[in-house]
Amino acid sequence: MALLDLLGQRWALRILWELRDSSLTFRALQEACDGVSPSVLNSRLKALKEAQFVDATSDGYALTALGKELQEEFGGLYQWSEKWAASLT
Amino acid sequence: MALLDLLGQRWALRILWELRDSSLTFRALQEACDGVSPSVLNSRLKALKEAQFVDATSDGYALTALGKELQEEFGGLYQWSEKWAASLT
DNA sequence: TCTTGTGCTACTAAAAAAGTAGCACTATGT
DNA sequence: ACATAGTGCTACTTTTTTAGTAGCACAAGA
Repeated sequence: MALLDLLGQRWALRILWELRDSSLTFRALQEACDGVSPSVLNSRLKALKEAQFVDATSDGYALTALGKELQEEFGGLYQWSEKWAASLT
Repeated sequence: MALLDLLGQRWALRILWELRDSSLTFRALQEACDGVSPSVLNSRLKALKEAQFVDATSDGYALTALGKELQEEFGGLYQWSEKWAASLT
């Protein structure tokens, strides 16, 4: 599962999540990810670009069509996670 | 997203994936995960148990009902990833 | 009782991430 | 023209995480 190897890396899922409904600049993305270090962020962005999930546009980083598709696959998961979080308390 | 923090850790997604259709012993799970070190495996299993995604049964580690639900949420993703992997070549 | 398999813990070495500074470039304003 | 602010990074050191390996304690079977 190459996809899991990619998404299993720290911050990978989070980055996609933060880009879910708007593009963000490198620095904005960094802040959104609790101040992740630029070296790690850059490394992840590189991998996510190679995977064609994100792309650098004129107004920052954004999900590609493929990235949006992936996001939709995760859509149910995000909803589900709220139920899950509630059930743990 | 507490769920992403959990699943974003290395091996977490992989462990759930390896347990997708049968329970595995600690050592079998270790082998299935390319020989991940026992300390990390133990650490992940602990977290996944606390999250109630896996449980230690008489014949090894297995997904709980909640774990299976999560797996179903991922079901589409696994299929999708094959298409994705093919499109990258 | 000896082996085999089990779930681990403990330890050191290697890799990854955090944290911080700062460079090169592009606006934008004065 | 010149300073200012914002951008996407790179480079470096410290800290945390993971890898890698050894081995213990327990249980079941021969």
